Amino acid sequence: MKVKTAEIRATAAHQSAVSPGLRERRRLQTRAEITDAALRLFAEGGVASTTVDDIAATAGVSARTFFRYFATKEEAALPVHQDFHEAIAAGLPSVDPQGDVRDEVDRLYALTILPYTDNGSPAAQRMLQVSQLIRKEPSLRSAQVRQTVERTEDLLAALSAKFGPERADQMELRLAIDISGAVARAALDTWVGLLEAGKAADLAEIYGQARAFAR
Amino acid sequence: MKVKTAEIRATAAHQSAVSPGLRERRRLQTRAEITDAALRLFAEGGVASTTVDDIAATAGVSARTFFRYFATKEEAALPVHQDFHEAIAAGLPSVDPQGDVRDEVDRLYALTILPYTDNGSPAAQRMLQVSQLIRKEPSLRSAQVRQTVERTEDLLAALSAKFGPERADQMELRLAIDISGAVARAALDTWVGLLEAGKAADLAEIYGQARAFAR
DNA sequence: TGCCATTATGGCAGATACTGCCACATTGGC
DNA sequence: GCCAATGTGGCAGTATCTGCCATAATGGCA
Repeated sequence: MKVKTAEIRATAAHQSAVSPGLRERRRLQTRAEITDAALRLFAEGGVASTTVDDIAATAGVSARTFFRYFATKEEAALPVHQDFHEAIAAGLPSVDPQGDVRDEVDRLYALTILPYTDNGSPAAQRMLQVSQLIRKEPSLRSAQVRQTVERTEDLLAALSAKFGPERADQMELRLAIDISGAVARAALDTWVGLLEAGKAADLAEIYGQARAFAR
Repeated sequence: MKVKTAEIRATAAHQSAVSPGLRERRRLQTRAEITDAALRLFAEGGVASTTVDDIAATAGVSARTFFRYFATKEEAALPVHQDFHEAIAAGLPSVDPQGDVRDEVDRLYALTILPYTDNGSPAAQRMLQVSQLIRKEPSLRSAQVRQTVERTEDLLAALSAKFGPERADQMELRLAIDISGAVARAALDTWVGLLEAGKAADLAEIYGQARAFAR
């Protein structure tokens, strides 16, 4: 079994450009409430001993509804990373089809990370909170990587189309994506580690170091 | 829940250097039979519609016994990759603590891949078979990456100790490991893709290209 | 304003995944 | 040939995840 994603995507796709609408807004709110509940419970008692029923009850919905929003309990904690991947997709038009594959992918990721480098912003705060959890919970790290793997396929297809059939060496493209992803993850992880140790840490600077090292 | 690995590792650890012994041999054989069954059933009907009960029955063991060998049904198909990680660990002594971090990790992986570059060898055959499955089955790809993530922690610790506290920049070490892993995966994937398309393909050459690109 | 198609939710049944515990059999050293 | 260690099966129980149906809320349209 485990078809999952099919059921989930189906809903929010239609009226994206249109005004949010009450329904969509409530949906987003419910989703956010589930995530809040999941993050809180995970932080309190750990992922393993938190059940989907717990999360659903805390968020005020049924377990059945929970699974209409997230395929697994781990995913419920990771919408920030999902947002990140969506931001990457949104940045696709800025990719130069004539440019160097590796450079363009690298630039795409660097641009997308920008909003998270402002330590005070809500996005950065959320990312920090989730990344802290991920550091302590191997199951969350796995879930995050799993999500990344799935999104990579889409991104690969999109970029492949963008660069055109003859320029699109599948291996190089996949490698460029994987490396940029690894760089982002390593920088994030290091950033969180330093902050947890009470040291000052600038994500932009750390990310720059990671990028340089991967060259 | 999901402690898993604890129960599994516990057994085979003791008399590793000693003569195999009947028990150990039978254990390995049972393990191999489960893997054979899993690979066959996955290839025939896909991962999703194959249950653990199916695999266990085909292998001639109970479901309870299956879980004493593998934590999930996906893992049952991936012992080749587990072997690969063990080979990496076995190659650790050849790492030069004075050398460049990135170069040493790169060399370690390159050395470990060597046995798989002989298209005719059993190891290469097995790797090919499994990699074909992984290409078609996202769940297996996820499981493989998940395995990699878990092993990365051990490898990181070992290499960190090797290079010493002051030279061991955690971020650079993690990045070097992730990149080498990504290179290996991309090369393998490309290799299988070419072979499936009926074209001749030399893993050693492809791997060389991937390594060069990642530089 | 009121009607209706769409959509969100809950509940329930059921399949599957996974673990703890106990009983039994086999092995291999002494 | 005895005994401790080890491997296996079965069973109960919990947790995950999906399909299906009933019901309620929404929002466009007459």
